Amino acid sequence: MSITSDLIRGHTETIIMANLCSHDSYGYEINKAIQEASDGQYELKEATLYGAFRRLEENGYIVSYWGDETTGARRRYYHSTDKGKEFFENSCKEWIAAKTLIDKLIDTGGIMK
Amino acid sequence: MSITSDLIRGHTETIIMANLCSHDSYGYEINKAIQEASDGQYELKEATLYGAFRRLEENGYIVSYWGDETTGARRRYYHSTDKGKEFFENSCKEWIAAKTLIDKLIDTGGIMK
DNA sequence: AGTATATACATCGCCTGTCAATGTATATAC
DNA sequence: GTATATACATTGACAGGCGATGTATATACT
Repeated sequence: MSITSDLIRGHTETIIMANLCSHDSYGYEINKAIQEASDGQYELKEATLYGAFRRLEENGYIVSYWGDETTGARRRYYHSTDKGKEFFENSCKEWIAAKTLIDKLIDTGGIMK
Repeated sequence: MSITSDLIRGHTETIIMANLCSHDSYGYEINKAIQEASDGQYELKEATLYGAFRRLEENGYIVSYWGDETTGARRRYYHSTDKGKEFFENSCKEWIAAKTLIDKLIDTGGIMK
């Protein structure tokens, strides 16, 4: 973990939804996917991860069900609802807008290029 | 204000420092500059702004002095120290890294292009 | 004279997301 | 029998952002 989590704050839910919009998954797997995709630069803390799941479910963006593993630890799978897909697409648009804006605001002084 | 401030959270200090690295300024002016640069999409709340100034000063990134206005409201000017300039340059690098990472993590599912 | 608006700084208390610490349980490898 | 990996979950503390509120000066309008 080398990326400051303060800078990812606010995108946690979007990152999780990006995973769930492509296929049902569960906490541990999503976190592994994030670690791999970031080449070990970033991972979600468990408290953050499960807290985000709770919020997403409360908002109707995801639904959960227990996997039917006959061996190993049990898994709680999450599935994105249509509302969740909409939320994700909207979050992506917001990210693009925020990214553009931050780039502009940071460049104000013309110091960085 | 149409941009969710949750997405800017964590960049407040960087945005302020971008202004102060190019020239000394004061709270009200910086906020106006942000509003203009963002075409009215974003502005800092005063409590956020002055809270950030306090932290930046506590960390030695900026120093402050009262302006010598003979008319109108008094202004507290802020000046970036060398440590502050370093902090800003480092923050810019972190932003670039975070931006790249978020783009990658959000693209995981290959849903957005 | 009174009111509204713009400029300008500042603080208090609340809310929310993150995290360290801790706990539970199953399975495999040494 | 002990360490490691898989897997889920909660609790309490902390930090940043924000609504509300307060102070003060100057200008414009009525």
